[in-house]
Amino acid sequence: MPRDTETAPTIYEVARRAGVSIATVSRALRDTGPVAPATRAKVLAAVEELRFTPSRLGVSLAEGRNAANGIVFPDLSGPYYAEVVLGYEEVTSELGRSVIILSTRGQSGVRGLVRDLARRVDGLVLFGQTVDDAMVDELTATGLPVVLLARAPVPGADLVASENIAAAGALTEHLLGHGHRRLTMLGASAGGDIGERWQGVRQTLLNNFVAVTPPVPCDFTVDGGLIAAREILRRADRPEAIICADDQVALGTLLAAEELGLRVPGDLAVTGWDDIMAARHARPALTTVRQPMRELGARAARALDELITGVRATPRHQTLATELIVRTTCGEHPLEEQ
Amino acid sequence: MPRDTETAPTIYEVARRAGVSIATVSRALRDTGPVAPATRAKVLAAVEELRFTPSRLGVSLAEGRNAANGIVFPDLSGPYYAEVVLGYEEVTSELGRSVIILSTRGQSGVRGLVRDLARRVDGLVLFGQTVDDAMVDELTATGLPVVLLARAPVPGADLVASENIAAAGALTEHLLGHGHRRLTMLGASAGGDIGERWQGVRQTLLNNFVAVTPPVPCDFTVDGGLIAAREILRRADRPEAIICADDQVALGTLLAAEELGLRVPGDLAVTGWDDIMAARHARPALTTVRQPMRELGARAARALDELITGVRATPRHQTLATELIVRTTCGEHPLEEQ
DNA sequence: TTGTATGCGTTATCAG
DNA sequence: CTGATAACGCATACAA
Repeated sequence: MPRDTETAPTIYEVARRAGVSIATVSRALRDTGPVAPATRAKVLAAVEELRFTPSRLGVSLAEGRNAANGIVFPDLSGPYYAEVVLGYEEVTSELGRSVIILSTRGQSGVRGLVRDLARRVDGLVLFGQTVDDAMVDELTATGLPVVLLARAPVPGADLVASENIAAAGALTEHLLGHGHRRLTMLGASAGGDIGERWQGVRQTLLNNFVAVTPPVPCDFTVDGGLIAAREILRRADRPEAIICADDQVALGTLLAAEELGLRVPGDLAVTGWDDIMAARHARPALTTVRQPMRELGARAARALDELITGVRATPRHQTLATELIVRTTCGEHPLEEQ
Repeated sequence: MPRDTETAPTIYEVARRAGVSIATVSRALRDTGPVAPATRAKVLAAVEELRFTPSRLGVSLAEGRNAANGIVFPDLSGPYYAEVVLGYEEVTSELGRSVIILSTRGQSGVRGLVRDLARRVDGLVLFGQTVDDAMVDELTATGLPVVLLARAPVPGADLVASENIAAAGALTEHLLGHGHRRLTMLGASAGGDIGERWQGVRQTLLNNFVAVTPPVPCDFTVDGGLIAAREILRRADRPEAIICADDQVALGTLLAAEELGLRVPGDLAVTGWDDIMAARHARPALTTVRQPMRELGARAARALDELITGVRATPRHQTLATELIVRTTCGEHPLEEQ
């Protein structure tokens, strides 16, 4: 006896079993037209017995849409990206669409991977520096709705980002207020978020007639921060404050200071960016700038949906507010001890 | 003049433009049969001019597969889940398949969502307590390859999990070695990972003739740990050591101890589980058990691929080793100061 | 209220 | 080496 071929039942089998046509089955299942109560009952019974579920492929092919959105990000590691993806998934899922993720951790064949992804979704979120402008153009030229997330803008695509320049300015002012004068930024990047943060820092230093030294590059990881900070802090003219490009770099810097016997904030002030979980639990707790990470993902999801459904046709830029979280790595706060 | 209908070119248009049949186009593109060099050149030229990319829907329909795998997890928040998903995405992507994620944060319609997901993938990873056994049975009964991740086993499905019982025993022994006798576990759950951890703790206490008190339940978050620990630590007979179900709970416990002026590890020992980033950076640094989170995801991905490709047909269980990470919240280590 | 027939975009088989 | 053509599974005008 031949084994059950394990093939999922099709709408045809349901129709035959219920003694109706496939059109009626479809109507009964989707409430998309009149169906006599008795007929509907027969159909539902057949569906039940056969454990029928419509083939996604068939549905998509007929509907002309994938009912899925994509998101491509540089690397899921690190709490920052994960949180954003979470916010994105939550909203997209609510809107009745699946989410397909693609992580391009410095791979080579990114273009191909993104092209593939583009063909299985109705819209795409491009997060950070994952694909270059030319590729973005190629995608938008297709007519595919695209929203950029925390990335340099490209004409024809939506953009969701969080505010960097003003926040970096506020952060710098705060450090200056503590009396620090030799400030160094750790972590450098020409464009994007990091570039904007530097811009804010730099302008504020200039405005206050404080010496500006170029930001020092490093990997945006704990180890990257540790290694670079070790180097910087060993110098005779080590800075009084290190403004780190993100929290992970700041955590590494804290480790380096500890290694070298430097007290924070006594001997050295340190600040981060993002407010990841570890920032709160580090001791001293990290002064940082909180980004609304989930909200970033959620906004991107909603913006994309607007583009897909056609509620809106013209690209829009959104900037989300950030918040300075003053903890203890930036200096003593005698009055308002928290 | 009517707007360009923005419709992606099909294989038919390529064929017409190249002056050949669609079969030839397909063969030329996929190297799936003989094509004269001259013909191939014509086809490729047409493809280039039209910027043709095969429709994923069409390909999948014809191939009879989705070239996508799914993963459903309880909540992307928290570093633990995110890391696992990362490992999963990395391997799955390497294997040439897309990954579709679904987060079931205590939603109601999970069954429907999972059913939907099941129809767009070739295989599914079920992570943690996201779907009940009945649903797992339903899925496997379909013939869909399923691998369970960090979850109670179900006949007919693969299982990838990390070792809990022995590690919990080792952790407990370590605490006993520090002289602690009044131990309490914070965070309770009947089955799954947490249940196994309690099992290991309990057995070790019994073996050492140390009093056993039931684990106290709490939310598996920082706040959950904070609130529950506050309660426990205010009691007259507060424990000497709190074994937390995971790192987030432990971080909350650390916060509670700080609030109450308790020194760790002087007045209280605390341990976590997972070794998330914040565990290393907390001060005192958290003694914990490291789970190979990325590896968990990677293994699940590979196991699923075996099932899908048919390399292996019978279910298999894999248990990954964990590692006790001794830092400073468990007690003084006079000799080997790290 | 129901059924028929067509289209959706490929792949692959089988003749030429 | 190339071309017709049959699936694949569904939704939906249109007819009845």
